[in-house]
Amino acid sequence: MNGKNNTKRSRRGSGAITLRDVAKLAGVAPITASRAVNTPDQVSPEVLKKVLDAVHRTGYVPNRIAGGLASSRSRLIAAVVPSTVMSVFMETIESLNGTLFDAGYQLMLGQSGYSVAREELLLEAVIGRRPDGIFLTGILPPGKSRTRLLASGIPVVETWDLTPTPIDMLVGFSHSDIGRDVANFLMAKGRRRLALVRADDERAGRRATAFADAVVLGGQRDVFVVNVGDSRSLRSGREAMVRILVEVPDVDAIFCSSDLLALGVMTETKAQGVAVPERIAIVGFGDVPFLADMVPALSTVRINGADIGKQSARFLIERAEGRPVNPCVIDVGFSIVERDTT
Amino acid sequence: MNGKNNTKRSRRGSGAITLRDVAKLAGVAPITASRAVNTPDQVSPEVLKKVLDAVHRTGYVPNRIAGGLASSRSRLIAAVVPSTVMSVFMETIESLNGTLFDAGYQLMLGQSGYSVAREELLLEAVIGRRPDGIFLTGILPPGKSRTRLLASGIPVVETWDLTPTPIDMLVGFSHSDIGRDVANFLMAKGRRRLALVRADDERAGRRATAFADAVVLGGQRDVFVVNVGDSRSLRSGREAMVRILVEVPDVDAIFCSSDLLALGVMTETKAQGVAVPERIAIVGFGDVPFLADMVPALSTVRINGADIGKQSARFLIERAEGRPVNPCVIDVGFSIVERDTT
DNA sequence: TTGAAAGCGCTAACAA
DNA sequence: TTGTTAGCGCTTTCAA
Repeated sequence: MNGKNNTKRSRRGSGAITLRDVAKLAGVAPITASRAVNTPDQVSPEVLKKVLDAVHRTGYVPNRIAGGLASSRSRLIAAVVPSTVMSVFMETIESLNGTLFDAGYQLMLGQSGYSVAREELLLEAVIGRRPDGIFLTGILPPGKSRTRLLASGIPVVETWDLTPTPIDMLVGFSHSDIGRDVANFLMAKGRRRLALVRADDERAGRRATAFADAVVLGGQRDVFVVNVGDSRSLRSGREAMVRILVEVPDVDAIFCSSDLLALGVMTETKAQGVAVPERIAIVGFGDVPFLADMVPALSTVRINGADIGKQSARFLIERAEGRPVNPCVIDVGFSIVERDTT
Repeated sequence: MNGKNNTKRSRRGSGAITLRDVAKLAGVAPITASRAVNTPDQVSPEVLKKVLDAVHRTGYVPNRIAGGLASSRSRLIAAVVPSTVMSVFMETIESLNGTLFDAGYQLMLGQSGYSVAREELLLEAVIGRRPDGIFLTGILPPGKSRTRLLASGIPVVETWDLTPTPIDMLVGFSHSDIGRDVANFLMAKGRRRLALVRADDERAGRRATAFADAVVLGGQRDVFVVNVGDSRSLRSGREAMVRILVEVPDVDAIFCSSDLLALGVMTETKAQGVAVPERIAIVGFGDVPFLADMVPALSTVRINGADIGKQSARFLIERAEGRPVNPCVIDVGFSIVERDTT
């Protein structure tokens, strides 16, 4: 008589419409309602109509959390990026997310902030969500996180790099090939005194090493290197250029570890009246969309980031649906885009 | 004798270590293990030690999906942005994500792609995941999505704009105030023939209208407007500037709806040898980080995007923890940053 | 084609 | 402080 229920205990739940409500309204069993919603062709036309009707009348939205728990398939993919602001990786994330969404998956985004400690915490949190797959920017070095990830059994795709020992799947390109090719490209253009401006991350380091090696191999003097640390800003590029101009006045080519740094280098050359490309050639990395339309247009290394996202999504989806992926390594390559600055 | 189990039915589950396994190993009840993991001070030191030990030995990672289902709290926040590549919103997303993560929440990211149809699909998918809160860039106009969102009862924060009729919470600023203030700012500098370059979105439209109104009110001639449509690229800015220079040769100030467009406008002035700011003043919108260090440095409208993210996170977390939020509207304002181009 | 029963892995409610 | 019981909302398994 109190308007409540007659059971002893009560849990509140979320209070939202559930499949049971829909089923009751349609006069069928919950499981039948479930089939009508998820696999309509397993159900008779009349029942289908009744259920869909009830769905509309109630405004029912399936609870994917519950569904995920029951089926051990969360339809959630986690992606880890170092940063999201002005980052080369966002083109990849955008196409990854788009492809996943069209296949019925959602993306969880985590920022590792270029810090190992944070990345560890993040991966722990990510694994706790039991995603159907994990997208990593870069290669995860041996360590606690790698072990945990391996133990979790969750499909993983590492990206934007190559390694003979991936955790699982891999979509990337060779950073040392880039360093070497850019050095040779510059030397073929007659450049003899090369410098390099780089951020303090491991991949940029590998490009730098290969660049330096190729230059020595090409019979030129040692590469002058400026490491700008964690600051990837245009300002760092300017500051680096100030140093270079002072310490290596005869420099005639500069390879930067990002387009933004290259833009900074260019800005400083302009400010100091140094002719580009006549006196100094500049090459960036990443091919930020708007560079092509600037004056002078920056020569750079182009990575097809959208393709990395799409291929990764494809890999992850295949695995989530239980299909094998073979081969599970893709080298998407890169290209040197020659524009005004070389 | 067959090494399997002796029950009739069997579900496989995910095969991972569960709280039951940990509890069994520690010799306590599952709920006690749960308390040891989640609320350690509700448990005696000895039990705590035993359980934590078992956790380490097994490598147990709690299944937050199951936990979320049981407690009706997913600890998931969904964010919807139009785009992620070169977008002004990413600073907001980054700080939102960071703040949420530190409080134990994860971020789900969805791209609406400036399309209503896609946004509707996206919101449906988002609601199905039962997030504890939803972050929206912009105001959701009346329609199916708004109704559904309202009906879902999920806390929502709309951002980057102001409205008298928010769905729920609101963290933003006034776009018409910006348009008006920039116009007055330019006129106060003696500019008399104003033009405007804008992308085809509703917020830019409101800035444009207020800008034009203020110019007329200031006794100047009508504003010449170039709408670049959906193309927010630097190239569009250049093309717009070509048109302006032809059609309004006496133009002396231009307000752009994004920094990237402004950069395009600047590029074209440079290409054509037009003096900035002597002959033409340029104002952008968004304050992309690297603009300050370019030459000439672009004057622009600065929005504290990181603050929007932080405040939104705070709102969402408060609501998720069941606390009331009052007031639930914040105007974060904006500022006109004067640099070399005005 | 439809349904009953049993759980996915966890936590809220209640009791001791 | 610890445990028992009963679910959260859905899907799998098995049977009809």
